[in-house]
Amino acid sequence: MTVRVRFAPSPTGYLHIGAARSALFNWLYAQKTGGKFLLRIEDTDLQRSTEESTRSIIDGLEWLGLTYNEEVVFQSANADKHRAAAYKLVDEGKAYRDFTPKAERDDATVKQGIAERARAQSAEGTDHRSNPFRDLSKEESDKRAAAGEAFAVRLKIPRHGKTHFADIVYGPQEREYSEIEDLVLLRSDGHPLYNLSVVIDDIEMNITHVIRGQDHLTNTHKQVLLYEAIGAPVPQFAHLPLILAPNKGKLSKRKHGEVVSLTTYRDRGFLPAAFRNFLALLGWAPSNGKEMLSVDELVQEFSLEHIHRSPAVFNFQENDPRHWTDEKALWMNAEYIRNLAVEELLPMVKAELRANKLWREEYDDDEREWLIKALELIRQRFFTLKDFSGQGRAYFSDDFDFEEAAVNKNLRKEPRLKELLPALAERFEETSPFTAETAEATLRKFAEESGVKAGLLINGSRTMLTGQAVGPSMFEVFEIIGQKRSVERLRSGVPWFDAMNALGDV
RNA sequence: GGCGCAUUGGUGUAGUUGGUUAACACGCUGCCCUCUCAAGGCAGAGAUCACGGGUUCGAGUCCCGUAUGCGCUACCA
Repeated sequence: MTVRVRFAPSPTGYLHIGAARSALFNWLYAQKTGGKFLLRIEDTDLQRSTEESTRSIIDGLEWLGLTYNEEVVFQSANADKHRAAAYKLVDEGKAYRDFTPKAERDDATVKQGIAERARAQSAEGTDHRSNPFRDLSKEESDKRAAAGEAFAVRLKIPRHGKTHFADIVYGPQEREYSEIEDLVLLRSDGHPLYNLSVVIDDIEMNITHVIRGQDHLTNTHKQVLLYEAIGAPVPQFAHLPLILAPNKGKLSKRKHGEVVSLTTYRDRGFLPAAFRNFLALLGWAPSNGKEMLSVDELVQEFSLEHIHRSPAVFNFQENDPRHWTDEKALWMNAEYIRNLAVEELLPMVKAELRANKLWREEYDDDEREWLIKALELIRQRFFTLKDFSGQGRAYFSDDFDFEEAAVNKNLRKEPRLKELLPALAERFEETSPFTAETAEATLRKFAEESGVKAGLLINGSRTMLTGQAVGPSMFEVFEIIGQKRSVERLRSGVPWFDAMNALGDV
């Protein structure tokens, strides 16, 4: 039997990185086993589901390269089937109509309400399955329904016994029936509820393996009971450890903001391959211990058995722009930027430069060779794609900013540079050919003649040419920026004025 | 409240049948390289394997208990 897995998010917000990890694991398993990976949007909660959210999920999967093999299934479209299944269970006596009027619940205090109700019940010694309508005769039930009385449909959980299933990750699981309430399948307004919908859809889609977050582990027993009531084969389950915030609490949008959204990583310059690699290592590790893994290696090494059970902490520091997300994720992205074949990096850099109006059509033909050399040079110390348009701006445009600290450190500290650098420009103008080697020779000779250290001119030049205090080997930079632009920038007075003004020192 | 799951350095993980000084990666510190910053190389700090019992010649690995965290317990998903 071929493996069929699904990713089934509810479109009630952007794509959460925990959900993205679930999608990844499902996808990896499908690739590994030669099975199918399907996408089902669980939009039964019409109040909270949005089209924008569905868009974000689809975009996110596409960005990560997790292509699904069949048409997207929208759960809301199957509501009739869900209802039919519930009514069938009523007919068969496996479910019953509950005519108890619906109790209004306040979303904000449900958890508390649940605990209170449980406490009260245990104090009174009442079984939470003691529903007065559970054993209503069929005739009576039919009569009241026919009379138009509203009812919810609940699954009848047997009085004695327990459910079992073997979770691939968490091992054998069992739960006493007495721990499970007769769950509502259909609301009194006829709206099918989560547990019913998932099971019916999974049956319909012939899902063989349900791979999802650990938060569903306990509820799985209810679903197993439903499969059994319906008489459908129970799929295999593999629950994934949760991803927690640094304080070991739940990772949520409300508390942690955009750091938990997958699209944030796309928008802040992550390479899909890097983020995918990082995500794969949350709750799973290949047996050989290797961490930098291509998609092919990921697929080859992946196994549900190696997923572990303890939750993973996603480490980031709020309010610290330098550590806005997990440092290892950042490091991994830098590794990819450094080591990817330039041809693969190029399209992503192109998009980034384009978005910042730094792209020139010549980069696609005449200047392609130059561009590749420039990228090779600057990518060595970049962390995200954003750096190509940020720190790297001076390589692509004459309109770049000077960092005040750099100007202070490399220019302003030594007033003679104001004359020395334009003089160096004179020498560069006469240097032919103009390469890293000849630029170095020229600069060193000039330094000697002027009686200053080469480092002074080098660092000064770096700031004049790039606006920064740090960067690649300066002679390489001269060659990449080119003779004409190097000379112009060395002669420019812009940074001097800016720094003076900024310091109020005029 | 009940039930369930988890617990190896700051973080991610290895340690799958109990057996030398608990391994790797990120991060951190120092040194080398050097025109700066990275990268790279070298060295180093950091874990009495949550705690307490037990089984055993021997336990991170098995058993029991405790604590903590998380999840579920809804006519939410």
